[in-house]
Amino acid sequence: MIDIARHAGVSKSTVSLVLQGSPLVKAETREKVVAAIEALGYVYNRGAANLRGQRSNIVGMVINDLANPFFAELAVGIERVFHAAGYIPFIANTIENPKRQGEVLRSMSEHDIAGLIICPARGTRPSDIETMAQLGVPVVLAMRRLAGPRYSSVTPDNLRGARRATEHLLALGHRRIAFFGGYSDMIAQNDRCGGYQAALVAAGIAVDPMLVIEGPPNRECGQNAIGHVLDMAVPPTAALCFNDVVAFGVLTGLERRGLAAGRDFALVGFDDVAEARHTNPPLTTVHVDTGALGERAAHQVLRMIHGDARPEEFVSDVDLVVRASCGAATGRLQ
Amino acid sequence: MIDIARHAGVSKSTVSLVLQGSPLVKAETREKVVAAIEALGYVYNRGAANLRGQRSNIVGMVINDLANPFFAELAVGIERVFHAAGYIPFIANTIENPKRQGEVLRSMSEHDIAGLIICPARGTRPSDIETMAQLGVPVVLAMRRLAGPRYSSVTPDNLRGARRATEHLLALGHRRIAFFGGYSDMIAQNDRCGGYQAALVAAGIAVDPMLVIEGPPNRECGQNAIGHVLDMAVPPTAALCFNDVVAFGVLTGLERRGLAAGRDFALVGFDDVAEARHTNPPLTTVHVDTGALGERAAHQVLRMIHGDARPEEFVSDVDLVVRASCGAATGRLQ
DNA sequence: CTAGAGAACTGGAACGTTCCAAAACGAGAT
DNA sequence: ATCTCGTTTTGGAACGTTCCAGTTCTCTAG
Repeated sequence: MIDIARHAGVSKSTVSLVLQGSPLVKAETREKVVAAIEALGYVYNRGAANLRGQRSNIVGMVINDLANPFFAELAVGIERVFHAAGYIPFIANTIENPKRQGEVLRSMSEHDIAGLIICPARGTRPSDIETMAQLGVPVVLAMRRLAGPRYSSVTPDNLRGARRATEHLLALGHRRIAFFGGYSDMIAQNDRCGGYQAALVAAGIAVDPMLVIEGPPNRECGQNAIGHVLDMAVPPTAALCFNDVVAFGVLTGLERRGLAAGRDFALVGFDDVAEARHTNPPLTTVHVDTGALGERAAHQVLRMIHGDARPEEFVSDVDLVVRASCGAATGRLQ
Repeated sequence: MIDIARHAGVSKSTVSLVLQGSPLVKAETREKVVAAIEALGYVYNRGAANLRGQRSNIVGMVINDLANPFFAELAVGIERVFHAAGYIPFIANTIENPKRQGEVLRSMSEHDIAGLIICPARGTRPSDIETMAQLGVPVVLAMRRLAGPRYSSVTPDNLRGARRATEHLLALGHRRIAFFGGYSDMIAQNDRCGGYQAALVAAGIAVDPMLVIEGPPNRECGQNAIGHVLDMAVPPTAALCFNDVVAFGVLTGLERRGLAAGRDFALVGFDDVAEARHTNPPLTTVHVDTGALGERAAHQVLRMIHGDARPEEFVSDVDLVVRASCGAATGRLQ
């Protein structure tokens, strides 16, 4: 910067002013400086600026499973608005590992991030997040709320979505309906499973705990769950899955046994990732406007960065989209 | 840091030594310092350290389409090895927009990244990348090579994969085979389309340029392409797609017309994303070990960061995985 | 008891910015 | 000419580290 000051015949302070687009500098001077910048191939050091200015344009994005298309879509939405606002995100994929999550959180705070969006890994203690908040970093929780102090959050309406999906299965005549995936110590699972149970109870059906199969929200879990359940004395005829990826696993498990969803078993997912419409058969699922949810989360941290500290718990509307995996299209079940 | 020095009764230099894990400090002193750090809730400022130390633990990861599960899987692989090596990645999703890409590249260089992995957006000029390299940032190109100076790169064996896939289609008896997706100004498309053409030529079939439908590598393109091609006087009976996502679009397009892949049209994808096995029908595609490719890319930049500047062009092996969309399983086509 | 050699520490400059207080400039009014 | 006031410009301290060149310990050997 001193070099370019010399080259333009001004002081480094003036260069700084130009760089910040200050209106205090005369147009003519500005041009000289810009020319010098151009000529010398100067590149701004934002790290140094952060250090002195005590502010940063880095934000953190910590995702628990980036290989799940749902979270990838969420990340895309988040990145879109951050980029537009001049912020640049760190990314970390915690793969549901609180230890790994702790490491990245520490690393991000060492870099003095201006804000943080986090889908907490399973087993995250509120204190892990609290540490960040205490440092003055605006935090918004995505997809998974946390017990304890009020944080900003964005979530789909898990309870309502699961309830509608279950009602649909009930309307198709199913009485023994299972719930696959997620763990009861995850709030999202509580909400989705809660919606499922509420619908059962409202229909006068007792909840059978044997039919709630917990597991990680991935393909493998779905595949195991369907196998397990089909070996029961009185197997269920339908299942709601914690998310689409679990449902994809169920599809594989069914196929391995020569069975097909929609014909031999009614299957419903949750999230409506882009691939859900192409599965075999196409997956009935609860539609979530994932990209918009991500954008909303980013806007929340932006708002908080700009000084509005009020937490906001945003719950987005959801819709059941009926395709073939539930058997409704073919009408062949019951 | 001065605070903690005071609290531990040492100088800030000693604190710095402790923080860096230097062996020069006596165990006893170290303990006092660590205790002070603990007590005061101090958090290290890596930005300041970078400034003084002229090195950084931030790397850049610029992806052209993060919503494509293929690139998400790639990103996961990259992030995995960077995290393990103590680096933390910026992420940017360029959505094939060179202007956006230019912006993020500039932003990343302002943050003095230690290395860069980039899947260049379509229309990237070599000079855009050269700017980074000139700044001394180790660059590795992922999935898409670039004309001009030798950069490190990781790519699947596009030519061979496409050739094998096309040969498979030929073996099933198809003579009019289309190629969907990608643009001829993308090297990856050249390679894949080149493999396709090579197979045709080897089989004594003239390449019909009408059957090569260019377009963005996304679902929409596939949907449009199949519609377009089915309206021809003599439509093709099979197609190889630039990637799986394009093939997913074709699946939708086929479905819209009441047709099914594997029965009415032979379809092959490229990449073998996780969802390909669950599509309706399951997609025959060229398997790429995506996560490993990402890891390889990250290892390359790590190697270059550590001073080994030799560029390495890594081409990973691929495999055709035959499922139902090509009609091989049912044998119903021809 | 002291010289010498390590081992363990330390002060201050430097990294590239921003910010503040103050200085220099320019133009109109006296 | 001089004063005043608004517009531009500027020097230097500060941000939180690292690194270098010493300095001060501590111990061993003579």
